[in-house]
Amino acid sequence: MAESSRITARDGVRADARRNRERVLVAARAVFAEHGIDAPMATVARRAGVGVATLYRHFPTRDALVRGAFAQQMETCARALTEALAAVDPWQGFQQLVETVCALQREERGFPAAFVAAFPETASEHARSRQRAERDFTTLVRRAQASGALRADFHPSDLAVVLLAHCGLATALPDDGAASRRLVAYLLQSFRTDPANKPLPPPAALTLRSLPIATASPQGQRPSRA
Amino acid sequence: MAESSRITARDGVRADARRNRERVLVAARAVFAEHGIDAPMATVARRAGVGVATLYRHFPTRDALVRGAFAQQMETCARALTEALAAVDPWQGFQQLVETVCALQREERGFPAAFVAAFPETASEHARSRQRAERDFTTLVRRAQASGALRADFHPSDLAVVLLAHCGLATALPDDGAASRRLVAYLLQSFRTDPANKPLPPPAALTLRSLPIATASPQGQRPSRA
DNA sequence: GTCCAAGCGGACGATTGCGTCCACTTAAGA
DNA sequence: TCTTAAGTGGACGCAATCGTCCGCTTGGAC
Repeated sequence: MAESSRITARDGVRADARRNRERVLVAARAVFAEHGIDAPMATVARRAGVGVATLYRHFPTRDALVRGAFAQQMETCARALTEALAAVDPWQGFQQLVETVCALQREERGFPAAFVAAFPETASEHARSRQRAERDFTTLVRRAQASGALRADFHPSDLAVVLLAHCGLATALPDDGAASRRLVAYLLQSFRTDPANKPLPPPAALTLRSLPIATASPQGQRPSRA
Repeated sequence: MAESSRITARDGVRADARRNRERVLVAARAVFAEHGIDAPMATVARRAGVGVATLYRHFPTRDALVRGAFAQQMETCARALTEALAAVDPWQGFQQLVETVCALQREERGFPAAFVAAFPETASEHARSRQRAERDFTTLVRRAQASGALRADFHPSDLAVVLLAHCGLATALPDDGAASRRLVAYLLQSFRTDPANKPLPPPAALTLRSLPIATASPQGQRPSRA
């Protein structure tokens, strides 16, 4: 299977192409942070110092670009989940997880929207990793409940509720993060077991997998078009 | 000061104009609900069965239209606050208020965005009513805290946190409202006084007045433009 | 050094939304 | 009925963004 002769360098990609790809990603993060993930593609290209065509060659759709730009953050999320599962105290793990993801959402502007708008369900690779994430999270929840720290009526879908709500907040208020921290603290507090807790309304009938996909328009999260 | 002779009917507005205005408002609510408050003006006009010019005459800017479309909901919010202040049990009032506003946000799609994007600070009339709302709410909070039901470290600005977060959720998930109810229940729970409560991070340094305005772009809530 | 496919950039046509202008219609007072 | 200003509708000019096409440039194998 060795690469046939004449063709290119190391990984079969020309050096300048690889360089440009990286430049585009950096620019995309910056621009998305500044103007939201709906910012014109041309702006990203200009910022990266490349032509539009180059941008489109590397990332044929806005979605691909968004995904590429925030792949690292996504991985951090995945890692946080793994670590949470590995934590000795499952409640600690749970808390860590929520805080980490929310911190990411608040630090990397544009990421919240990207996170929610996320991947079309067709992207099988991502669908798979999402499924796994969901399963892992459910495990974490069950353990934390077994330990007595997480309220028994917490439902895994509540994570989606938290993330969407926090995303809305972070998007609306790209400030120093005080509001975000405040919200997270309130929520974590109400997730703890407490004899005084009154029963909750029924959980939302959604899986982590189902919602961002179905809801979000292909690019960005706001519906439009007549 | 009687209206001078020849001119028009009752309130100085021709009957057909008044009729059209109403039709536009109805259409706007429908379209905004369906496509978000960024929906093309022309779509609203078509839905209302009027020409664009007519729409623009009645509502020169998209903002004016949004404001007009949701004026009723805004008033309901204001009334809820008044009622909350009048309630015997201030905690009950507080709870009612949060639940009413959130219910509005979830029922009238498009309203959350309108609520947050709200008015440019120049609209003095609205600025004034907003100021009053803020003052009243602060009073309510103080009373509820004095009664011992609302945690002492609840800060009036936390209302903004709640509303923005809930707005994000409601916008992302225009479903049956299960998620919304769930979020509200969690939050209200964590607002109650509880000896086990751990200290919160400091409140966000924002007033009810400052945030939606400063943050929101003139139309819609998402920044853009390069 | 030579060669050429991979890579590049920008011009371009298409599409969509905005807001105005202007000629036609109509409500309603006399 | 007649008059006229208020009201109306849609065509139009303008601007922004999209994504493609095509001729030029260049990395890197030989």
